[in-house]
Amino acid sequence: MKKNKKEAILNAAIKLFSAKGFKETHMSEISKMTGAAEGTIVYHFKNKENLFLTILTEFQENIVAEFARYNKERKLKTGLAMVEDIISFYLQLANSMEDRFLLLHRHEAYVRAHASAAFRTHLEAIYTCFVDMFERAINLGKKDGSIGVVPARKTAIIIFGMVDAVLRFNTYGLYNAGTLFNELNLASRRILTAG
Amino acid sequence: MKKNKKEAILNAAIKLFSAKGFKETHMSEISKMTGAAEGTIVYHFKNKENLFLTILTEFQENIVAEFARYNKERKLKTGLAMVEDIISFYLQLANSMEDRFLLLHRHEAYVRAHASAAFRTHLEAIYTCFVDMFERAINLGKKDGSIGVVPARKTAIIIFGMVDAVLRFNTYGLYNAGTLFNELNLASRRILTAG
DNA sequence: AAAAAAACTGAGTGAGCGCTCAGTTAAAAG
DNA sequence: CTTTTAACTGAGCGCTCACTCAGTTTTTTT
Repeated sequence: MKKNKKEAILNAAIKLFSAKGFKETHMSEISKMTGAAEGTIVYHFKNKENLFLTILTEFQENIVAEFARYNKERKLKTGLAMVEDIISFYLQLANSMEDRFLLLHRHEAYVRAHASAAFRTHLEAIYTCFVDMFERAINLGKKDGSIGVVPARKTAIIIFGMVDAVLRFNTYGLYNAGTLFNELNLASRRILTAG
Repeated sequence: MKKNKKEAILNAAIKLFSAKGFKETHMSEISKMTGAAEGTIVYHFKNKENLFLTILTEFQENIVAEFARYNKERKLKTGLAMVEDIISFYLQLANSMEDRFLLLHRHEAYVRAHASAAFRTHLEAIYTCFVDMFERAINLGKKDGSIGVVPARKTAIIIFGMVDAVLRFNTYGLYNAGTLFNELNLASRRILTAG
């Protein structure tokens, strides 16, 4: 039994990077947490930067997979009902992948994105994925009459931002997301049905 | 002419911390940027951590002052008009204090807040300040009839989150805030007037 | 003008950290 | 069983970086 340290290193790194950030997470900590030697980390991932990129890549793939799975399963009546369902889906996803969403909310990832095209691509793919979901639901709702006259893309961005903001308040410990869930749905319904 | 390096150090540190983050900003950079020796930085601020805290303290005071100034000047007709005006005010403030808002959007500040009570107090004060503004306007609107039946505090948080999200998209280079300004106003109006 | 206080300097220090590398151990192939 | 390949190890190297400190320069006080 000497293999499989690679997986353990990845899991530990996700936890540490999301909790403490890139610079503040040290190879020695990942080593201590997994029982793998520092040399082993380098052996598998070449260097720290590449380890971080590997995690982001994996996260993006996970998100896209979850997104595809969701689209297959759920078939709701109205576009408006879909929007509300996507909000629940997003909050549940954030709950089940808590540390990765923490990573997503870390500003430093975006600073890195400015330097590295690979980072930028992954981050954009993740956000686009969610905004697309909302946009599609809004367009459907406009057809079936459950949603009024709104610019689909822009409204999708607004609603996604609103939901994501509540999530961030929650992770920052400023406001509790649970108590805002109803207001979130109410607000999106009003944005979509007025006019 | 040998004094006044303290102010220069503060200004440079704000720029660097907000652009690159705490760990990634080095004393040597602040030194090079200001022409002050590294020893001078330590002389004035004791250490790097304390320099960061000083900046956050000053930012909080600025925000509270701006808030007070705004409340004195503006006297609008309806609560609903006030909410829209506060959105503009917030976006303008973020524009004129760009680097400090960047700092506010940095996750690491919240990580630090978990360890240090001083950090936490400042961050909460800043957010509370904005949410309070919205809440007050909503309560006024409910009285004058321009705003419908909504829970004031929770709706204030939702709207503030929505506006802040657009701002963050903008600083991350994901979406342009300017093109979303109209949708932001439209969305808030709908949230507040339906029902 | 002298003395005291405050502001400032920068070479030096020591701790920390990412990564190397020569070597060991385990698994797979022949 | 032997050889080859892959996984793993950890002492050590080189470098970075926050902070020190003994001394200098400027400002303020008397």
